Amino acid sequence: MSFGKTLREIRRSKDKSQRELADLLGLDYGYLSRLENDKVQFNPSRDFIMKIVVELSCDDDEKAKLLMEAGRIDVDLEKVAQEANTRPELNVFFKSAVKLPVEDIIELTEQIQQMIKAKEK
Amino acid sequence: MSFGKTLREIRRSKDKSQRELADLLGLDYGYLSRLENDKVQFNPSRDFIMKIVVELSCDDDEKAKLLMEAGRIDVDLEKVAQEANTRPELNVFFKSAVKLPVEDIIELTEQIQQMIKAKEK
DNA sequence: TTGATGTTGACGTTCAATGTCAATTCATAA
DNA sequence: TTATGAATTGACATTGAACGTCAACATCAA
Repeated sequence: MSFGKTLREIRRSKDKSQRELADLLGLDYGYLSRLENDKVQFNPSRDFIMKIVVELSCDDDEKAKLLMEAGRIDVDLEKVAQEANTRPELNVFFKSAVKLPVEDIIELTEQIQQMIKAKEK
Repeated sequence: MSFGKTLREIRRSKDKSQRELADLLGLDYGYLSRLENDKVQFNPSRDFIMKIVVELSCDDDEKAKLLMEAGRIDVDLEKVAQEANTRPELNVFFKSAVKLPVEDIIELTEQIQQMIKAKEK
């Protein structure tokens, strides 16, 4: 896949023409066409993608795909990463965690939720 | 603190003048002065900071401080964040984990190390 | 009082990202 | 077969963040 193909797929699934989407975004449809055909040298920014996400009412999965294909990071995740920047232990923690498979992560998440709950008292 | 003050502190601790550092970086010292006095509208990029880190032989702590003050993210952490972009379970996991205090994170990290070790067999 | 260091005004440049317009082509339904 | 809506493409232009320069001036310690 690519950003362009992903965008096109999503746009079509919402039954919108390039012109319609361009109108919603307030820009020329020529640019959209280029994006969809990956004729633009650099992938759009996070902000640009978020505008699309809003205008097309994308769900979390579609949003994630677009961000991923463009190599951009969600604002929330960027904040998390920035926090890890200042907390060495978090830094190490994250780097280890990425290596684990889905099941393990889910298990650990539950564990964390409980830890948090326990503290609330 | 601010990026400028942090940079100045680190530079001075390495006994370098602005001119010396500017030479190492291959740029004009005027720019460095501006940076140190936070007279530059936008904080330097990660790449720029990494050049400083190299030229001043900064340790991990100094590097983290500079990146943090500039609101930039370490390359490794960015990769981790990007991976989380594509793995919803990781996304949730990270967002939960940030809430935990140091001790808990350290404990969990040990747990993860063991999980990884166990799989190596 | 000179030499090293730092500050500042006033610019200039680069590059990623965003955007435009008009000519053309493509798809398809009347 | 042709009109119409949709998409593609060449050939630009614009914006904004980041990076950078030069020279004049200021500060200060030896």
